[in-house]
Amino acid sequence: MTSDPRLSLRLHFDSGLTFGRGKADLLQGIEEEGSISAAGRRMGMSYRRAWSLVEEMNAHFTSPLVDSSRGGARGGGAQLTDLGRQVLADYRALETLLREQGAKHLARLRAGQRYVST
Amino acid sequence: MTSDPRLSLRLHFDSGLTFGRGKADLLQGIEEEGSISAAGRRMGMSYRRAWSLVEEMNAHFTSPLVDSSRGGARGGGAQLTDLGRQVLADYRALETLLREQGAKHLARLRAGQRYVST
DNA sequence: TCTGGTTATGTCCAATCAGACATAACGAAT
DNA sequence: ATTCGTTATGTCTGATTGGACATAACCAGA
Repeated sequence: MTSDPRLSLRLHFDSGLTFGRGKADLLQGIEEEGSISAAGRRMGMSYRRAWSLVEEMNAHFTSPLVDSSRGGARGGGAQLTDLGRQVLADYRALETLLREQGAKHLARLRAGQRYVST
Repeated sequence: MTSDPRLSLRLHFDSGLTFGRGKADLLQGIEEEGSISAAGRRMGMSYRRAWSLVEEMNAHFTSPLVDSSRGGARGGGAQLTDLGRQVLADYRALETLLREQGAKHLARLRAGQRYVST
């Protein structure tokens, strides 16, 4: 994946939408796999959950991020809409911004941390 | 508060610590009020919860972020340690970085969102 | 017409989390 | 000794969340 596994950025919008690594990776998986279920499998996520997240994202925008169709030879599939690609790109850009420009602060934040048993 | 109420940044560290606006505001409240309970009250948070968050933060660092004492004329109190102040400052810096440098991306992300009934 | 992989949904249970309450310990000042 | 505001914990319950299953609908192609 493109982002630092040691850090995860989650954005809470006042629309009620929470958008973090999980949804971003899911969108990216859909884009690359062409299907919600394949993207879910790749992430070790049940189809039920993947679909729920897609539904949630679609519901929070005035137009869907994911465009899906069912039936047909290959069962159906899903693709990102232009908006979906833009949302993904913007999130990735923020991730990169944080990781690169915020490196010093992140390093300091991590410096004194330890793994906790409980 | 210093940060955009419309956006909240939450960091997931692989230490297991999750650090977002809530804990940052709590630390800031403790610094300004000199007490965990006063900080909690100010945020409309029960003392139980505020104390739990402090305990969690302290446990995730090799040295505490909050230094507390009990008893005495004023009942006791709490202050941030140097590490506590540094953690708060670093988080605020990341917030600012995100808000300022990421303004364009954030604006785009918000642009198409709508409030959702359920 | 049958198949197969996918989308689309419902339901249920366990686990985790948040809030409410309750209580004890503490110690400087009076 | 009593008081008072705070720190420090325990417990309980309701709400939210996540995971596991189960099932129906869909439709190009064989």
